Amino acid sequence: MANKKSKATSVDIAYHAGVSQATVSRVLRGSPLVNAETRQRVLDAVQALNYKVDRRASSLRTQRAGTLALLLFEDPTEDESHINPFFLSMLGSITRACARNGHDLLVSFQQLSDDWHADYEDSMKADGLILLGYGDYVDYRPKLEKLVAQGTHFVRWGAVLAGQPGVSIGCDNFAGGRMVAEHLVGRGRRRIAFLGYASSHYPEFFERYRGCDALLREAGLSADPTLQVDALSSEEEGYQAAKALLAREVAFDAVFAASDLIAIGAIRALNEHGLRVPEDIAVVGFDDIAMARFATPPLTTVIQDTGRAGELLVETLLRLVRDQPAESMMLPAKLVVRKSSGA
Amino acid sequence: MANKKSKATSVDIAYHAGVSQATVSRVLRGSPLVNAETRQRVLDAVQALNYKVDRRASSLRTQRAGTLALLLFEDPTEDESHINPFFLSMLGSITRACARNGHDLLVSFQQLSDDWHADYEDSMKADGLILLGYGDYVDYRPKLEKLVAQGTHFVRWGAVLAGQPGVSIGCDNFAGGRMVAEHLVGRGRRRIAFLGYASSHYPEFFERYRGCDALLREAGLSADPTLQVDALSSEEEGYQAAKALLAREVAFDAVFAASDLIAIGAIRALNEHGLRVPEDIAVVGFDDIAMARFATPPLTTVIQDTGRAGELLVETLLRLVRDQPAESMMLPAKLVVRKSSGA
DNA sequence: CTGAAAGCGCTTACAG
DNA sequence: CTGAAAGCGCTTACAG
Repeated sequence: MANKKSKATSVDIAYHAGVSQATVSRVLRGSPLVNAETRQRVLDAVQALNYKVDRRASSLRTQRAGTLALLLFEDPTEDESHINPFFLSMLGSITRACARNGHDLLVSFQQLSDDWHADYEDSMKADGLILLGYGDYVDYRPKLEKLVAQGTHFVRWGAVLAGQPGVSIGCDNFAGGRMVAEHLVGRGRRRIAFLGYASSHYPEFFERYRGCDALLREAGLSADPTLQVDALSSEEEGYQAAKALLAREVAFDAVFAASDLIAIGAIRALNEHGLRVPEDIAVVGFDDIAMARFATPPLTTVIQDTGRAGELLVETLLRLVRDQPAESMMLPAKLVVRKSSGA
Repeated sequence: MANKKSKATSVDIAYHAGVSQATVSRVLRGSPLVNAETRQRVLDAVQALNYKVDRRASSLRTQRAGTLALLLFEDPTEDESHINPFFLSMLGSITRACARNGHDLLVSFQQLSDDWHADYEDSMKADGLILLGYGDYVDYRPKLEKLVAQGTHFVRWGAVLAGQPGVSIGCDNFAGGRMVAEHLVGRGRRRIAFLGYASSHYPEFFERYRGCDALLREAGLSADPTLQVDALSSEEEGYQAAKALLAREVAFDAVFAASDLIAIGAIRALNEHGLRVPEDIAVVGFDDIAMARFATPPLTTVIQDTGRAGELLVETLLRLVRDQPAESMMLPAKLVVRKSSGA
């Protein structure tokens, strides 16, 4: 019985199979330079001794770790204990994509203030980095530039814009925002408030805003700047933003929240204010987190295909690691209509 | 500028600092056998060359990976794309606890049917395993026994019962269930339905059921077996279970759902049936997932302290890895009262 | 306090 | 097709 104290090595297998240790290694790496019969003997021994290749040793030799690292970073201001559910859903799909590609995934939560840029790959624990998180892009960008300068392999999830350092995968936020506005306008809404940051500090939110704005202009409805309130992606900030909006006493008949969490907080504030959703105010979110369909009323929102996103992040990073060409990509956005925007 | 092609090694540092490579290693390991001035010279060189110890090499030498693996396993029957939010919250706290203890975390999602028992530690990628997941314990138990037989270091999150293989950390499910019943009885409810498996196949749910049952007996209210309906932890199963309960046409004035997800599904079924929560039926869940407070009405539930749980899982596993004594532990449960159980 | 040397378990030219 | 040998980058007795 295999036991911690006596783990089998390739030498044990070699002895057992009556071949050299080098041959064992060849078999296990799938080298074609091995006679079929010899191969079988080795494989039998591997079976019998429940042998597994020591990944540290092989990685030390090949200089390839077979491991990717996922850095989930959070704004230090946010509540430590609550991770954005959208990212957790991405985490699931990234993990699966790694497994499918025969790689392991190291996970780490980082504060945006940490020196995360220079750790995992430098200590040879990972071949490349996947960066996931909202945060102030203006603060964040120099770190990306440092990664590029260091030659670190990485992909990030986020807005896909011209002139960004490195390779990015993201949702078509502009199209998503546009769809939301189109939907609301189609339902007769005319004064659409936007809850979420709308500046280059938060490019994903900004693109959603710009998409919405573009459609409103096309429809001849000028966007009113008093209808935009800053908010990060949390229920609490959504609640506060909606309160702030109500305090301005400007008329509006719809809310486009930059994320589902913001939308859920906004609905709470609206209800407290005696406004009904969707009768008085239509509300639309973004992300389609698990909670969205269980909100009251169920939330109309924009789906970001996290399954495909995880796959694309992993595959793109692996191309980078292998020095193959890779480029930024945008995934299509898709509107899901639920009650919160219904007439 | 440090560049992928010319990563500094301890030999480079040695040359730079004018010492032997062995001394560099001593400094970096914090050995006391180094002269203060020599140490400083080495540290300066480390700084200058942005050197990081290669974890693979050091791990190969010391036979300690500095890495833990988290295996999140799911019932193959469950929807692949949705991970239980409760586990995601645990994931966050486990990651942080690992970081605090200077370890990395490898994450993997496993189907309960996979041969997960013999992988991570065998290929020396991790020093130990954290097992997280619901699943049929009767199927699951032989795998745990195999892990024990192999001498694998592991801790699992789950029910803490006598005679289990290995070390377990879990919430005091019995006390939690008891609290729920006490709360409901205190609010005048007499016929409490339980939605969730109540058998040794799902020991966590079973303990919750037994705690509830115990209090009902103490209160002189015999538990009615027609008020229990099987369900796994998902919104859909909760919905179906509540429908099945309603179809039985037995009277009940409260629902104790074995998890928040089940509770949320049950509320949907109750509402469809024209029953108001909490006026007609009080509903209580378990877990306090992020969604619970945003449900309509906000859900009374039992908090499991995931922060402390993650810490305890990691610390206990690390004790095991170091061959220090470690034992199973139960975390206290805590009731949070929200509207769903209010009169 | 410091250095020379062995060795962790692999992979892969090199030679046959 | 196979083996002997070097070497990946560390850590740690051993000797001084």
